[in-house]
Amino acid sequence: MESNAAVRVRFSEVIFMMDMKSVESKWQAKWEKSKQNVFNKKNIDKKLYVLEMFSYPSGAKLHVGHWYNYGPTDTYARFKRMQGYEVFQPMGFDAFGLPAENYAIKTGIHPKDSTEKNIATMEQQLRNMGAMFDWSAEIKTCEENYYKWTQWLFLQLYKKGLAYRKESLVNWCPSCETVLANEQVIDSKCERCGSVMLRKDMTQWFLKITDYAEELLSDLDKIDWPEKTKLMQKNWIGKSTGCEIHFDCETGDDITVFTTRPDTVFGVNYVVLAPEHPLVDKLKEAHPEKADAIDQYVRYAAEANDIDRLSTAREKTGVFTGAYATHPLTKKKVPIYLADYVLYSYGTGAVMAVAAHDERDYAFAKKYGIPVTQVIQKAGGETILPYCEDGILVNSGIFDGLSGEEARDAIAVHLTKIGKGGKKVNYRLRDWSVSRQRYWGAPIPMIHCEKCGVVPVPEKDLPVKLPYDVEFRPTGKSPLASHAGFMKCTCPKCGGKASRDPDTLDTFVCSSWYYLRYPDAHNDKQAWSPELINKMLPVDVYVGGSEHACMHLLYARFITKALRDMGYVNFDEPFKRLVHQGIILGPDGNRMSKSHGNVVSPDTYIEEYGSDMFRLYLMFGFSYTEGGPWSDDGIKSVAKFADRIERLVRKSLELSGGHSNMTSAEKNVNYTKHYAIKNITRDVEAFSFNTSIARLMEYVNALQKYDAEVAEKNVTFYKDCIKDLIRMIAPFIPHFAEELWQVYGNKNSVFDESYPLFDEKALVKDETEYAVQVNSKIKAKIMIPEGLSDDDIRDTVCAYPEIAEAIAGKTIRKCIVVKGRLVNLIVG
RNA sequence: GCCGAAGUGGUGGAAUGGCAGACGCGACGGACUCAAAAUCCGUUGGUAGUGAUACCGUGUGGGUUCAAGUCCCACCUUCGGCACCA
Repeated sequence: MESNAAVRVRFSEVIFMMDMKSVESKWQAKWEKSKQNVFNKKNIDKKLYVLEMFSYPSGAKLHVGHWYNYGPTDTYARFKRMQGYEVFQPMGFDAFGLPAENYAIKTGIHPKDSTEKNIATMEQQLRNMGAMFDWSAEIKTCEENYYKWTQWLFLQLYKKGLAYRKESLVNWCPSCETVLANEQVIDSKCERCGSVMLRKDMTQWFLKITDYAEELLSDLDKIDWPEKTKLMQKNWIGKSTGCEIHFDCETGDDITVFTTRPDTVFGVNYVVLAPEHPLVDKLKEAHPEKADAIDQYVRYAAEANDIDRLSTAREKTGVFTGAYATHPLTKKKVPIYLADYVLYSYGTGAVMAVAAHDERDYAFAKKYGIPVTQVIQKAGGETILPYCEDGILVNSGIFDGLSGEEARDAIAVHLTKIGKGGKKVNYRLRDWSVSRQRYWGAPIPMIHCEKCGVVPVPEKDLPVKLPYDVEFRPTGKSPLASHAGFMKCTCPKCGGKASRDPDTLDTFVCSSWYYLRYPDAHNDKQAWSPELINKMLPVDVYVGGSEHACMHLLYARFITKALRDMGYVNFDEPFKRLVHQGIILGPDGNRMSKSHGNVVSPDTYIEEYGSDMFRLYLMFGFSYTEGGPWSDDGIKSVAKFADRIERLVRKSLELSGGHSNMTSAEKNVNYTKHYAIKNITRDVEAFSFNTSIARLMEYVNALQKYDAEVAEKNVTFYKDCIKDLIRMIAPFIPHFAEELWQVYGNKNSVFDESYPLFDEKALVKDETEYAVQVNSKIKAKIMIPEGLSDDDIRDTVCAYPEIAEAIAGKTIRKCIVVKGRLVNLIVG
């Protein structure tokens, strides 16, 4: 940032009476000592669980993103505290994971050492932020007393049948040398390092999130989350309602296909199997003359990487197997093809192809010279093939003439009757793959015994400790596999020789339940006390980035529901309300990154202005949920604002005197105050910090004007106003306000004060300015006394010279009065 | 390709269908000062006019309404998500 030097010179000219640095550290120490941010279980009936997504302990210091997440949310939490809630706002570290291990591979520094060091630095920075974090409940997921319970969670899932092992094609990142879950693959690339993913056949642990697909979808209606996020989850779950249809294969096997368009079933021209489909081998046996071609195609499909394979622009390829299937309704023979545009992992891995009414099937049929049979006609128009919309059925036997919707139902019913299929729901969501071939994670608490097979580690033997002395340089195998001391164990069932599972759990497993641990973070008998947790949860407000919409936020919902079904918790959803902060971009409008060279560090600003001013600017300069490009134009202005408050406060202290009646000057200040309180109360609740601060500024402006203009100040009134001002700014600039609160002679903490309440009566004015329109055009602004009827208001404005002139000689056809705002006279 | 969100002064951003541009930044003018900084007081959407004022203005084009930044339709641009899901 080349402007820094200039900025420094310019800004150092702002004179602070208050030395923010020492004021901040003073209050941080006092708050820590008085334990005022430690949750008091006695007040559990007034609890408010405010949670920010915990952070990954990276080597870099806190960045603007952390600040933007934690600073404003702390303001929300402090505000709620002043409203009388017992706020629980914990903080911790998502400490396992790939970056620490990759860093270790590069530098040789052990992940445990670098992680601990990073945590120490970040903890200090987080403390310096001056947020109300309850450090007594801190969690680090890499510590034994935490991952012991992560392993316990895995065992419970296993007992319940929600954790299982299977061989399957998985996403393999060649650079990170591990498997990733579908959610962690973005555009066929690794979420972390950007490498193009490969597909690999491996035996892996999976969590059965698909068992909860329907509930994860339907319960979205119950939670107060951004609609955008709910929609993303909805699409990710991808429910589609259709039909399963059985085709008899000439080998005597059944080919089941899934379709959302059973109304097109009479138009089936061929059947397609995914190249990985288990029936392929049998078809080869039945048609040895095609075996070579089939093998060649299967190999071709297997070698294509995901980017190529998933590209819609790619030309359709496939191979005829030589075999035929029998259409369940027409009894005609249709050819069976293999083609990789059919995915083995979705539905049944087989598709009925209707060339006339599906773009992909149409393109494939044209290429391979397969006939096209039209069975849907566009209602009242010419049908151009492929026609993929709904229409009227033709060439469909007894179903001719039905609409798409009628036909889908009728054909499904018919298929059920003749035993050839029926209605079926499919989800796009896949089970969550959780095995990672990496070192820095929670070991999977499973044992492989030659005699007994897979055996869970008994709960009493937890945790399965992660050894320190491990060669973590990648070999394509799990690093733990080559640690003899770790791997060697005895089978808990038969006592024979056995070995441990060498893989570790996806770190998203660790973060899928951490919010449950915070309230009972030191419990060494159980993961949590159900009695306590059922009172503390769900989290009332959860704040974090939207990039977790289909990962962490979905996993956490799943785990909560699974735990509920096992009886460990009694609520359905972990996060009642969710708020996403926006993203602060670099000054150039791009995402901040080292490669863009546009990273803005909070440190320079905090050094100059203190953490209060930095947080105040983050709240004032951006719309919270939008974010935007960084610019430091406004940071000076918020510092100036605070400076003005301080001068006002100190000056008012010097006043002495009594009080007199409220004149219009006092009434005006009072109005501005109550207007501010009313709006701040509403806006902070909505995380609309910028408008809240605007109201504070208006109030300060009003006080300053009062101070400057009124010679005989109503001192009692004025000092009360100043005291309220300090209370009002407290959640926004906590150290600063606490200091002023003491300067004003108070002994208690300002955060033990109540946030001022507004009085509707103070907001009632004697008269209000109305915009008066004639035929919807503004002609005048007129002060109208309170309490007039609509008719009186009309008469009042009509008597006004400007209005009288504008309506002279015309008749009033209509008069619209919007109370407190506007009058519209329609004349003609 | 599909789904979603957004587009407002020089600028960050405000506006339960009811006075567009709150509150700031910047700019301009003034007070204070030997001078500057800081501070304080004004002005500040555009065009025309000395002026009161008039007209035009929320991406573009239509529409609904007494009244549209806000609702509806079409389009353009940007961003986010999904992407051969049958």
